[in-house]
Amino acid sequence: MQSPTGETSSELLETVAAMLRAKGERMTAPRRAVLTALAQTSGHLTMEEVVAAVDQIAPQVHRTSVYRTLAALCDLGVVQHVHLGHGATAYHLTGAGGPHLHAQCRECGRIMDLPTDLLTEVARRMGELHGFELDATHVALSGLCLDCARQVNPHTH
Amino acid sequence: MQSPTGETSSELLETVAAMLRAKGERMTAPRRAVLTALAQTSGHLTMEEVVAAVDQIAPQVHRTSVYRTLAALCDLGVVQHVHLGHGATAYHLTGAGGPHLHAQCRECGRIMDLPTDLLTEVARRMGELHGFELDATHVALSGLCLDCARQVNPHTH
DNA sequence: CTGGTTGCAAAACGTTTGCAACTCT
DNA sequence: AGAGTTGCAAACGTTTTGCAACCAG
Repeated sequence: MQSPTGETSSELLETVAAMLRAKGERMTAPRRAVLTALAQTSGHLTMEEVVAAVDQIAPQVHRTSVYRTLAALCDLGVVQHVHLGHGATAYHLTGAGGPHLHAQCRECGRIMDLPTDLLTEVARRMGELHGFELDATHVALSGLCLDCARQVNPHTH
Repeated sequence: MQSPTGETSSELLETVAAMLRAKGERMTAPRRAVLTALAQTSGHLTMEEVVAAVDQIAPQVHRTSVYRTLAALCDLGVVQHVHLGHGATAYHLTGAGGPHLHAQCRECGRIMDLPTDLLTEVARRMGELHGFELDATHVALSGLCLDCARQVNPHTH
């Protein structure tokens, strides 16, 4: 798996360790486990999925530490969260797969990645008209994926 | 389905009462209070704000009933919810201000309404390229409003 | 050694549910 | 009268916190 700077998983651990030390913080087993869990997938993990993945890697790591670790890594800027509908949040390594937008199907919950340029024109217009600086990656767009749209409204598809 | 757009508050209550009865359901004091609370503002109320507003109107109405009432009114289609970042949800009357998009400032939390046509082109492209049926009104876009952008990054504004 | 970090238990938080009493139709 | 609705209390699931033990630097 690639990190923002194109690193292998162990290079990622080393990079983040250095970033932590630079702030007087430490690289620990739980933090390694969370980073490894996130590096294992190119996608987006919910809290529950991170906990499950961490449990595979280092079963002794407590749920609480996953919460605290994700918060710490978000502060560091190494991890980002994306808000999905209905209160759910997904986490992913910053730069995993490059910057991209997210769209989630409100029926099946599936998340699809989209190129950022899909909203650059909209962002420009919002800046121009309303002075609003759009951060399009921070929230997942909502809608129906092809499969679910077929089921909800079979004849129109 | 009827839209309450353009009605006075008491016409709204009557319209919704009729819709409820048509489904074998009932217009009650808690439901009137929630509808009145939502009709009092042209904007979007979080759960907590609805509870507070209802408390002004009918103090004896229990928190639980506000939850159940909002769910019932959403089912009816009279009320819609919008997902904001960080797990928050806002509610508004379906017809209030006509259909519109939402954008929320991640610093001050302020919500601005935007015309739906801002995303129609994006919606068309997503449908064409990915078969994704975008529901742009269901989630608030995230970013920084002009005032907060100035504070975060004063020299660039 | 020393302070950041952990595991645990308990608290906090927002939401949902079971149920008897109540009320709209 | 009867089904839908309510208020309350208790249950729920998730996240946060206080604290003593621990371990990375």
